[in-house]
Amino acid sequence: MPDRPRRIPEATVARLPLYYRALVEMAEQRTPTVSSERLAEMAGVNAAKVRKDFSYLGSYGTRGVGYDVEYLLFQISRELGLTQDWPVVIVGIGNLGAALANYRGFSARGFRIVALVDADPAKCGKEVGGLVVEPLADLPRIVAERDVAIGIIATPAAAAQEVAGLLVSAGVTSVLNFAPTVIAVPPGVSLRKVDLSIELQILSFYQQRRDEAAEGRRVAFGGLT
Amino acid sequence: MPDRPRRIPEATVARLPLYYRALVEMAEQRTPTVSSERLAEMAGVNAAKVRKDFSYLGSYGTRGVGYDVEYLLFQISRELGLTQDWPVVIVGIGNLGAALANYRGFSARGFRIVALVDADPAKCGKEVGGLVVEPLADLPRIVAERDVAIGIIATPAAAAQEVAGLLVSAGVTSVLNFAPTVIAVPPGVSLRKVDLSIELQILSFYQQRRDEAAEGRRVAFGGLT
DNA sequence: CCGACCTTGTGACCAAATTCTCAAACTCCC
DNA sequence: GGGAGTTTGAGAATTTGGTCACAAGGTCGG
Repeated sequence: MPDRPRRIPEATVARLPLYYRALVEMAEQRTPTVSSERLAEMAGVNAAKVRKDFSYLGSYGTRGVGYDVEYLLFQISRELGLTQDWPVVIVGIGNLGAALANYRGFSARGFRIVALVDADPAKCGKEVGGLVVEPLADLPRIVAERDVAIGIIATPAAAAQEVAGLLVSAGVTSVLNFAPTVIAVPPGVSLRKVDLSIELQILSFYQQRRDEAAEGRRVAFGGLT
Repeated sequence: MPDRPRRIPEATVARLPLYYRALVEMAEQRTPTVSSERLAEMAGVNAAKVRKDFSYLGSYGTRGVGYDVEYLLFQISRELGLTQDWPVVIVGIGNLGAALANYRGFSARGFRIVALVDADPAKCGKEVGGLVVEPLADLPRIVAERDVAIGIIATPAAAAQEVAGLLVSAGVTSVLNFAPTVIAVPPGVSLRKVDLSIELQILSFYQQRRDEAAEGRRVAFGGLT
């Protein structure tokens, strides 16, 4: 048993998947070793950060050489829990839920979508991405029988909190929320959120700042209107 | 002209959309004022953070009373650039791109999808979410004619960097990348990314930690297998 | 108009994350 | 085997973000 109780900073955890992706690519090209600099470039961060991040996992590199791609890939996979596969349920099969159900990137990383659930009886029974949509009432049974640990919420905002509650009482301990609302989960349950329009709003903020700055310069320098 | 060169921390900018959403909700209920505490609850943060965040924007509250919902909403909208509407182009009309094209949450915040673009000739001419898919070759013209400032990339990873380049040379200065790969844009262009499987991987990390901890306890206490 | 009560705004402190820096440790070539 | 060249690992310094605590400034009832 390795010495587990190392504490890995959240910011580092959030970058591990980037390194993972870069390493998978290197492994596919049969590159035996990689430097922190090269890896940094591929992951879009800087080299010092890469090395510091890896130092939290352990000393897996060799000075003067770099990191062994296969070995590091294994260590990161293990750390991220990607050596096993995780049964996932998606609740809310609208446009977004259906797109997620069809998304190939999940299964590639060991996330296996085992059930699609929707409250709308009209949607139940339909097939989406190779699975039949099941009624919300069956959620507890589905989670228990198929050993689901991760739930994805892709419902409208109004239903999200209720669904989160159902997921948690059914036994799900990790929740990914796509609904544009804040939801609460009890301690001991992980929650992450993805909000599409928030990302656009952040872009809008900086975009507007640039536009204003440009406007300011144009006026200041007395350019033509 | 307000005193603009206030520097607003990135972390604060990322939370403004949360406050915005909460305030819209309060405004709909005709609530005239709101305290930092109430707002904190709705946005899922703590009250001190709310007040500190608002203090970067200016002193818009009244001691002993709280914040005027309408006024604060206006200030935040203005700050986020939501008082104007932003023409958006989506490149890559697969499952995800189509879901985004149909997503109602964008238009509700002033993001108007004005074009859908795909490299696949088979997809061009088809209608998705009320728009006809146009060929990638027309991107420069589309961006110029429709004054597009924001581009969304929803292509496969392999095409993302090339599309980013096309968007930027066409004049787009804000890019939201859904493709599971790192892309580079020149300075002066904003880039944000949403990676669906990365979020799951982060959940997987913590999920696995919990499972291991539970396992450790079970073994340590000599529970039944 | 006064005193009890609320709630903001912010300075001071604390924690987390990032960057800098360089000794240590390795390879490779001669 | 020794010296030049690489590259890691990690302590120190810096920057950024978060929390605390409370004075300042407001309301409101009497």
